[in-house]
Amino acid sequence: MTVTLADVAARAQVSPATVSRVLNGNYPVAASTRERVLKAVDELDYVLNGPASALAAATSDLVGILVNDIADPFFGIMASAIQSEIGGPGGRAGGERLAVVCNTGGSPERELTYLTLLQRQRAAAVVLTGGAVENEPHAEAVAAKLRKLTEAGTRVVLCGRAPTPDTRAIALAFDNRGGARQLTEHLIGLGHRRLGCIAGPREHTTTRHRLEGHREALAAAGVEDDPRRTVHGHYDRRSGYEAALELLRRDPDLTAIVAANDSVALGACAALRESGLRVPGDISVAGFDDLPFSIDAVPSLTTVRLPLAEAGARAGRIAMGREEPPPGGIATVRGELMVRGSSGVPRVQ
Amino acid sequence: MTVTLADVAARAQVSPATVSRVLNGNYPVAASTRERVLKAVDELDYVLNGPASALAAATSDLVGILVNDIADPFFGIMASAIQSEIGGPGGRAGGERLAVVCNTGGSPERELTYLTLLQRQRAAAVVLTGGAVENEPHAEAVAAKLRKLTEAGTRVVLCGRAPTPDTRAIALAFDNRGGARQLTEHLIGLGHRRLGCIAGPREHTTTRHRLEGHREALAAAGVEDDPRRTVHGHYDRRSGYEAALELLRRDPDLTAIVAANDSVALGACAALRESGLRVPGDISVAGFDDLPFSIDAVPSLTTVRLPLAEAGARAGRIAMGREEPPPGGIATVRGELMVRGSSGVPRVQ
DNA sequence: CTGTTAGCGCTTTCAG
DNA sequence: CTGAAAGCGCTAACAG
Repeated sequence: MTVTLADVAARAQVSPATVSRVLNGNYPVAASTRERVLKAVDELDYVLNGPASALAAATSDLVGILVNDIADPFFGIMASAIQSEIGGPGGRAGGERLAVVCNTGGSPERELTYLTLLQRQRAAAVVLTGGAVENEPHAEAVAAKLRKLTEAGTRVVLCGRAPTPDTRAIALAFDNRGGARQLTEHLIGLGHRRLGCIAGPREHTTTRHRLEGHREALAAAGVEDDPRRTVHGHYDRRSGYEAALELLRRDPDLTAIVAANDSVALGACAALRESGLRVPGDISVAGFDDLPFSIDAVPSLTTVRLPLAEAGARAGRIAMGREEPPPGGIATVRGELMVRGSSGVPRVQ
Repeated sequence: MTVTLADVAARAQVSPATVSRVLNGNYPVAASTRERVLKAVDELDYVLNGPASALAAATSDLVGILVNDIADPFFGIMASAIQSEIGGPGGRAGGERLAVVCNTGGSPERELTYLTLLQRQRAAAVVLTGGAVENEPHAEAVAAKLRKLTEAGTRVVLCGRAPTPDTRAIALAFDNRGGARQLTEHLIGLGHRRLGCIAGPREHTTTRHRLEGHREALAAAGVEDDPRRTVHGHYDRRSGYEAALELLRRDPDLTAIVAANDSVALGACAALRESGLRVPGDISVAGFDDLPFSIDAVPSLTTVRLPLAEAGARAGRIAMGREEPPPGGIATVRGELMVRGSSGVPRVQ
């Protein structure tokens, strides 16, 4: 019923091996033969059987991309960039590789499950994006799995995630600490001394690094770091909205808020506005990431731009072996402070 | 080197067939035997070979999701919802299915390429999201490919895309025409008579339907439809920015602009603001889709909410055969007019 | 440059 | 409920 490579071979009057060679283009074949084969392929409307060739070749054309949440542009932008680099020549069977996007929802269990599934598929490479949960048993389990994957020949790249020790994984880590520090320094430079902080979820590398940067800046400027001015939440708008209200309840005299990311910052802005406060007149707000919508916010958001697309593209190239990994297997990707309308000098108390 | 099912069988002292049955859980196996097998699997740290089982079973655990641009939340939200429904019980080998996300960039050629690649992988199902390019040769080529896929046992579902004739594909189509009509009616009801329209790319089903809805509303109200008040662009912020400027150049007395989608609307708002116009004081603006950031825009965006997540989830369930397809294989998903701050009565001329 | 020959690792009748 | 055996469709040496 379904046409196989043998059918093509019969029609082109060559051996199956020759057809395979033509299709994979990784072996010299006479032009005339190639043409005959291609013609037969076309006439028979033949489509290679992926699983069969993956089995025989012991490797597939699949590349796994692990993300927390593909609906979040932070991950969507990276996934898109990775995808754009995994196609092209160099691979098997025409060089087209498929991206398997796995939504972990930030759960280490699901992360592990997906890694196993990708291992099962004999994925050519796996890219893990975004921060990781800092939880010993799970972190070790993930590291062990990554080790297994690399041993099996799957290239593993971390994009925007802190390096995993004892793993051959290449890491492109965002400088979350440095970015957060710059951001808070900017606010302190403006004159702010009562800064609220809406941090991300606990036990998360990104959260911890951004928080550390924030605190470094406070400490360096001799500004008191009242723990009551920090609230933890998720990386979404709603968390920002609620956390801003909570922060205001705890200290109505806050003059600035740094948020876990841009979505959180926008949620916070909404809460502040509804509380009758003007941004930045009454209170400054800053985000992180510089997602596309942040520049269109009113006022436009002061934030730290992370080169998501560039990092994703690079991760994709490294995953495909088309770019040299950074020395030591680890590169730090810096963010850039974007000072915009949502931050200003504090109101006079 | 790599442990196979035969190794597990040897260690558990059963036949390979039994191990396979335990792993796939689709056949009765004595509890004690199952336990022994599972123990061996665990001890050997065995991972099934996906390609091998796909080859033998003639079907894989992959589900293709075609999107224009995964970095755009419009697609990210649908992809995420589809993904969340394709896992769970019912499938082979533990029921975990992987989502292969394919970024077509709106190109029919890439769409076709990806469909072939998915066919090659023997994908269990394919979901095509978003509008399609209306271009005869390509439309027919895609339809032919979809027919091939369904014939080969791949379930094909269209999510947010107009039905393809002569195809067994199930379609969940957004009522773009009706939504656009409602939106324009809302503006006309407010008193607007000089409406600009920033439409999406030409030769695109979504663009055409939204434009038709807009024109129906104009015609029904007896408002002149000056072709110079319509500009085509892409579905992104930048297009909105530039198109708004162009529209203003052509007719500075416009009192409202309906945009192709929310991103375009936000870009338009930015352009208007920079031109010294206030929204909605001087000019009203409306979007389409109601993406998460639209409610946080200032002013918040009047738009048509499309139930992206719900539609995606349903498409995912139908793709997995876990939900009955709609009667006739086609369902229309309606949008809901969300009247917010960006639309108001026109200024007195 | 091309053909022959073995498998790749799993599923699935068909017996028992 | 379990085992034996026959492929699934392709690739990769190895010869020629």
